[in-house]
Amino acid sequence: MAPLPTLEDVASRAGVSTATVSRCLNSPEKVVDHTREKVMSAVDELGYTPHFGGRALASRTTNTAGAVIPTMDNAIFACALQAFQKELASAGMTLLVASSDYSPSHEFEQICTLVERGADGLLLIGADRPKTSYDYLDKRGIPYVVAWTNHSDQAACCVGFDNRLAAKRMAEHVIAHGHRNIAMISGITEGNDRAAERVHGVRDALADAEINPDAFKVVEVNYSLDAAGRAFDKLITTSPPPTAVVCGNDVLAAGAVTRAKARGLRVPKDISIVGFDDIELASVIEPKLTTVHVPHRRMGVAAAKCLLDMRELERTIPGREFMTEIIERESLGPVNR
Amino acid sequence: MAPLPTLEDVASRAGVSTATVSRCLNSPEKVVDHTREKVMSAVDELGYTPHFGGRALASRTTNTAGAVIPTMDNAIFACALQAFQKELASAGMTLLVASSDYSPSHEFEQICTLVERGADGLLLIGADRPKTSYDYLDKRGIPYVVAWTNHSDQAACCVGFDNRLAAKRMAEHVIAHGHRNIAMISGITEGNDRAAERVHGVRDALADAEINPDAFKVVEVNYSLDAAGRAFDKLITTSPPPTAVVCGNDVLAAGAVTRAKARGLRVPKDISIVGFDDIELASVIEPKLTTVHVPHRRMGVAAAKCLLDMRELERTIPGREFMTEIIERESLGPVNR
DNA sequence: GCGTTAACTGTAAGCGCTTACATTTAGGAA
DNA sequence: TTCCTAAATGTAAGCGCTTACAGTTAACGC
Repeated sequence: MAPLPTLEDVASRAGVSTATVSRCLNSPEKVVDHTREKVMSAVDELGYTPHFGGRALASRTTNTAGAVIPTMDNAIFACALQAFQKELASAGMTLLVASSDYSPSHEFEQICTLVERGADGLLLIGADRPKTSYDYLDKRGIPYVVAWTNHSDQAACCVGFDNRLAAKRMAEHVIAHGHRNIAMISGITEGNDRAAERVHGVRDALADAEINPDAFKVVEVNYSLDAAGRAFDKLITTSPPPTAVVCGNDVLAAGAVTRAKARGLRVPKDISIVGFDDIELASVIEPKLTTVHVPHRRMGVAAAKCLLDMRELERTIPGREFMTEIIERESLGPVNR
Repeated sequence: MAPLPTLEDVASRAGVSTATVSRCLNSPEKVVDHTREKVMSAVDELGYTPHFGGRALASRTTNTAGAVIPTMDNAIFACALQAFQKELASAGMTLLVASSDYSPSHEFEQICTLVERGADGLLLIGADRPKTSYDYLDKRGIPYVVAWTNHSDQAACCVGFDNRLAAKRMAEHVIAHGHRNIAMISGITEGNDRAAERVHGVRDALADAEINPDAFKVVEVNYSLDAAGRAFDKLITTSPPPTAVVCGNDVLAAGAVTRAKARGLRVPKDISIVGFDDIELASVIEPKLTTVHVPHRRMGVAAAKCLLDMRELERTIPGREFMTEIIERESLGPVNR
C-alpha cells in the first residue's frame, strides 16, 4: 500500500517547512493567509491526515478523554455518555469508551488501556473501586471525575446525586401508599456503591416508619430482565408476600413487572413495583413505571465541564450535585389487602 | 506532576538496554528468564505503562480497530458491538467506538478521527455512503467490513443479511394473515440502505400479492418512540386506515404500539403491528412484538473474524451472509373487518 | 585451548510531529 | 534610503518506542 503522506510531504509540496504546516493545522492564526492557502491545498491534494501517535509523542497531549462505564446495555449510561461526548467535542476533545461489566478488576484494566492510549482525563461511574485504581490515576496526574454519586473518600470531583436519599424518598413514597411489607430487587452491591446506597436508602425509610428491618427482603441480581424475573418469583413466593417491590433500576423493575403479569398478577392492583432511573423503557411498558428520574444528560454535560476545567486548572475541583425527582406513573398503587 | 516513567527509566533501573525492555514487553520469549524477571520487577516498581504514541510511531501499528455505528441508543448495535469487541480482544486488539447519528457526513468525520487515531481496521454499518468515504479508506489500505447488509458496490467485505428479503418475508407473513391494507413506518431511507431495502422488501411482497402499490403508505421518521407515535397517528387517520403497520425496527414498532393503545386501539385485535430486529424491548412491551430476528451477536463475531483475517492476509475477503427468522409473538393477528 | 555457532543483548537510527529558538522578511518611522 | 521592530517562517532537537544490525557471551566439538 502506498505509504501515507506525512507532514514533510505536505511541506515540500507546499514549498514550506514542516513547522509551518504544523502551525497551519494547529494555530492557523499564526500563519499568513497566502501561505496557509498553499498549505491547505497541499493537504487536500495529498489527502493528508496527521499521525496521531506522532502528535501525541511530540505534544504530550492527546485531546482525548476516556470513559469507563459499567455497561453499554443500559440506556441511561448511553445517554449520559452521548451528552458527555457532545460537550467534549465542542472543546475539541474526542471520547474513548470502555465498559467494565460492573467488575472492578475489569474496570482497572480498562482504565489502564485508556491511559495507555493517552487519555487526558477520565470519566468513571460510581466511587467504589480499589484504591489501586485511584492511585494509578493520581500518580500520573490524570484528572478524573466520578459520576453518579455525590461523595467519595478520594476527594475526587463528583458529579452526581444522592442515591441513598433518592431511594429513601421513593421508599417513603411507597410507604405513604400504605405499604409496609416491602421487598427489594437490587443490583449486585459488591463494588457498586450506587446499588448499595439505594438499598441503604430504602432501609432508612423503613427505619423511619418503624417497620421491622428483619422482614425486609432484598435479593441481589445482575441487571437483566430475566434475573429480575427470577428474583421476583423468589420474593413473591415468600410468606407473607410483599405488597410492593422497589427495584434498583428500571430494567429490574421491567423484569419484575413482566414476570408479575406472567403470573397473572395485576400491577399495581395486586402488587406495586417501582423503578429507578427513568429510562425510556419505563414509559413504554405497561403499566408505566413509577420511578425516580435522574438527570443523566445534565450529569453528562456537567461531568464534561468539570473535566475540562480540571484539565485547564491542573487541579481537582468541587463537583456538582443534582436533585432527583419521583415520577408518578402507574405501577405504584395503594396497598390492597 | 512527576513525569511518567519511560522505557529508558525502566532500562536503567533494571540495568539493561531499552531494546531489551522492549523485547520483554513485546516478545518475552526472546529474552532469557533471569533478565526478564529483573525487567519485569523494574516495570512494577516504577508503575510503568508504555506510551501508546511512541509505540504507534515506531511500530506503525496500533492493534486498534474502530467501529462507526449509527447510534448507541439502539440496543441492537450495542449488543453486536459487545460481541465484536470481545472477539477482537481475544486477538489482542482494542476497539474504538464512534457514532454517526445516521448522518453520512458525520460518519465520514468519525471515520477520519478513527483513522487518525491509528485504527488498523474499521467496522461500518450499512453500505450506503459517499464514495469519498470508501476511497479514503482504500487509499490508506485500511481494511474494513461493512455489516448489516449483504451487498455493496464497493466489493467490500459484507457481514450481514438480506434486509430486503427479510422484510419481504415479514410482509408476506402479514399478508398471509389476511391483511391487504398495509402501511409502513420506516426509518429515514436517505443514506440508509438497510431502511431503504426494508421498504423495498415490503413493496416486493405487496407486488407479489397483487396489492395496489399506490395504496401503500409509508412514512419515514427518526428512530424514536415519539416520532413513531406521530407517524402512527398520521397513518391511522387516513381512510381507509391500514389494518396492519409494518415497522422498520422494533423501536418504531414499540412507539406505534404505545400510541395505538393510547388511542384505545387493541393490538392486534384492532390493528396489527410488526417490528424488525428482535431487541429485548420487543418482548417486554405488551403485546409482545412479532418481529424479525436478526443475529446481531453472531454478526458481531463474524465481522471481527473477517477484520482479523483481512489484516493478516492484507486483502479483502468474502464476507458472510446470515439468515433471519420471523419471531411470532402477539402483535400480529388476523385482519378484523 | 581454540574456533564456530547460536543465543542474547546492546547500539543507534528513525517513526511523524511540535516547538523553542534562530533567522528572515516586511512595514514603518526617521 | 536606512534602521528598527514585529511578524512570519525555518531549523533542528527531541518526544518514547521498535528493530535492524552489531556486538557480546556461552556452549560445544575438535
